[in-house]
Amino acid sequence: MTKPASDQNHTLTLRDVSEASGVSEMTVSRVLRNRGDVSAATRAKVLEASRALGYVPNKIAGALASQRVNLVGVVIPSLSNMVFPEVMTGISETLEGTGLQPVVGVSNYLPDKEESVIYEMLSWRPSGMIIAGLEHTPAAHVMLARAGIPIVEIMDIDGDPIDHAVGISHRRAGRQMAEAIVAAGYRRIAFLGTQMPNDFRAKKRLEGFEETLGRAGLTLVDREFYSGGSALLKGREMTAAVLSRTPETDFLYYSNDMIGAGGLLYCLDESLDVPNKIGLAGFNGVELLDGLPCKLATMDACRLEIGRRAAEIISGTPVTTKVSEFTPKLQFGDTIRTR
Amino acid sequence: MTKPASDQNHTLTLRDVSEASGVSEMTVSRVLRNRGDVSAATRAKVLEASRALGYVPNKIAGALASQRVNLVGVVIPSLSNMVFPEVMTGISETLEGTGLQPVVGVSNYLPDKEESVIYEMLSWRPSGMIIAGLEHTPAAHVMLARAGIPIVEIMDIDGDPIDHAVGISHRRAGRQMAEAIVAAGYRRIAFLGTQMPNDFRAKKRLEGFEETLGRAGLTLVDREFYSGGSALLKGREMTAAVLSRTPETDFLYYSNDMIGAGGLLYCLDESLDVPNKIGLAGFNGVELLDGLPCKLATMDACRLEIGRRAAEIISGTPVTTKVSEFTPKLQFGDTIRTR
DNA sequence: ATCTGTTATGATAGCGCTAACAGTCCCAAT
DNA sequence: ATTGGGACTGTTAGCGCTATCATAACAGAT
Repeated sequence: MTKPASDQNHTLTLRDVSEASGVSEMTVSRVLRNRGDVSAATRAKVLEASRALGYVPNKIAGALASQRVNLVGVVIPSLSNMVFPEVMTGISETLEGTGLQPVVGVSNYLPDKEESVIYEMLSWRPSGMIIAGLEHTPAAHVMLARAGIPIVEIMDIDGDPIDHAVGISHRRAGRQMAEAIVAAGYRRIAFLGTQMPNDFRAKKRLEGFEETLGRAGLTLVDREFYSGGSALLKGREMTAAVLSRTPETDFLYYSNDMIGAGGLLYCLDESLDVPNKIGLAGFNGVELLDGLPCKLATMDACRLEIGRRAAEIISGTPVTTKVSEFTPKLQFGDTIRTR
Repeated sequence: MTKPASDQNHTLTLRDVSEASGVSEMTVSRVLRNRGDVSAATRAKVLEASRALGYVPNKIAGALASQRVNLVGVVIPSLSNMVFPEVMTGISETLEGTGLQPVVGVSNYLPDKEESVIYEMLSWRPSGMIIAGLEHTPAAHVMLARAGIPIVEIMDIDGDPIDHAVGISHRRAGRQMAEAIVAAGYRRIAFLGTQMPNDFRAKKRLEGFEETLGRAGLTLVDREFYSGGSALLKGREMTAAVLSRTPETDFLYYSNDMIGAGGLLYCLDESLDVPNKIGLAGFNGVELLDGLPCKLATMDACRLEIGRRAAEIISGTPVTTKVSEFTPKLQFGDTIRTR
């Protein structure tokens, strides 16, 4: 009723196109994939028929027959902070033109969820997998190791990669930030971060941070965690909490830029003397925040580069080392005093 | 000769599990899918063998045989603004437990890219498609209409849906905001937005906005567009530009909250009298910004609800109408004067 | 005229799974 | 004893493609 004569409501197959154009299915297949020799006349005939019918090839059948799937699984913990979209941009950018297509799965920082996402993805037999982090359930680890495809674990390099790792050393990043803070003369340092037992990278940064503090004979004077809600707002609240509980604090180290920005706005509202009486630093280098009245000290996590490199490895660029380390740059901004 | 007992590097199939557990492939398949009657003893045997081998089913073959694919294609223009991740959250949330799995594709606001993403997705024969917007290339339109699966176009309802539409009326949203602004007594209104010829929703909002202005005998006193870069920063710059070019401006209407927030920060820096001498409004209701010193007037785009409803439709919740409209709530915040 | 070699097309046999049906076994009900 | 039916397991035949080999047609080289 909706459609004119020729089309049944059945979904089209190669056979339909082959009948419509008077050649074998094989030839149609060759035309549509641009593979093998087909005369110009035949090619034109087939393309026209295919277009006229509105044929969409069935990749499921194609993949099964050819044992080739042009998909790359990408497993990340979240889409709602600013960091992973940028990694995705790097991946997409690089995959563009290789014929490979990224497919995103989100684990919400839950190892079991990650395992099931990985399982689900592997069951589609992708050509490669890109996964955030080096920590996975044992089952996930085994599946990945057995999959027989390139695996790239991204963001972090502090640990043993299954196949390849591309990222930065978060422990080192934490140490480096601590060194800068201590060198700037701050002594009563507090940490404010997410309450996420499974954010291993934030944890490693804090470890590195405390390690360096320890070597300088310092310990954190306070710490505060949150979960959920608007990061900017939480940053304000946490900062208020820390400063009222531990008024002598002279530096606030945040586990990410969003809460750091919230804290910064709070400090400015309260007319605190930033960065002289109190300093702040975050992590990530989110460009998003560039318009703030005052620039938060942070460390770039090399997200774009990580995405690019991971995609390169998946798409077959030869690599000599299992681990590709990027070096985050510390940006002092306006919230660490320089003396 | 070909394979010793267990470990070649070949990828496992049902046959391997079937041999390892001494039952037919069919029985293994039944166990792994939890379908049909299998004795507890057999089930245990099979599960153990499967686990021991590290078997991951091949969904490609499964899908081809069963003509069922548990995938839902989701096509959105971008991941890097705050709006689509929230829609995704609504979708994932609702799909959870239905056995359906979202697969995301990004079109970058490019119609041709959108078409190719749609084509790519349809070739995997998903159970449904969710697509942002009502505007597509003719080819994409035909493919979707022919696909024989539920199609839900989201975000916008000002137009003709292929199958279902779930969203808000952006034209109406624009009108409503204009009414509020005019009612508050602002008269010299400027628009600041993205330079995106293909952001049809932003365009519709502006149309509705100008329409209402027109009815009140007003026209925009200035307009400014941008593309790329940090939205917050751009908001500042554009606002500075407008206010220096058209100093009599008494209201700034932004096409999104991020640039609006940038503008707001600029006004506060300049100690302008917000909302009395100058008012501001954005669009989207991004929770992200909750921590700002002053609350920007905005309109919630019902992102979460849209995602949920779209997923419900895909997963088979009966619907009576082709179009599900949500009503965005205008939040006055602190940047529109109430008199 | 015969033998290559090249280009264009078709026929056949699966890829790894599941739908649909066909048993088989066992026990309760006749 | 016979029957019927439920519980369980196996057999067969594809799903819609593509790899591979076979075939056909014909150019030029021998």
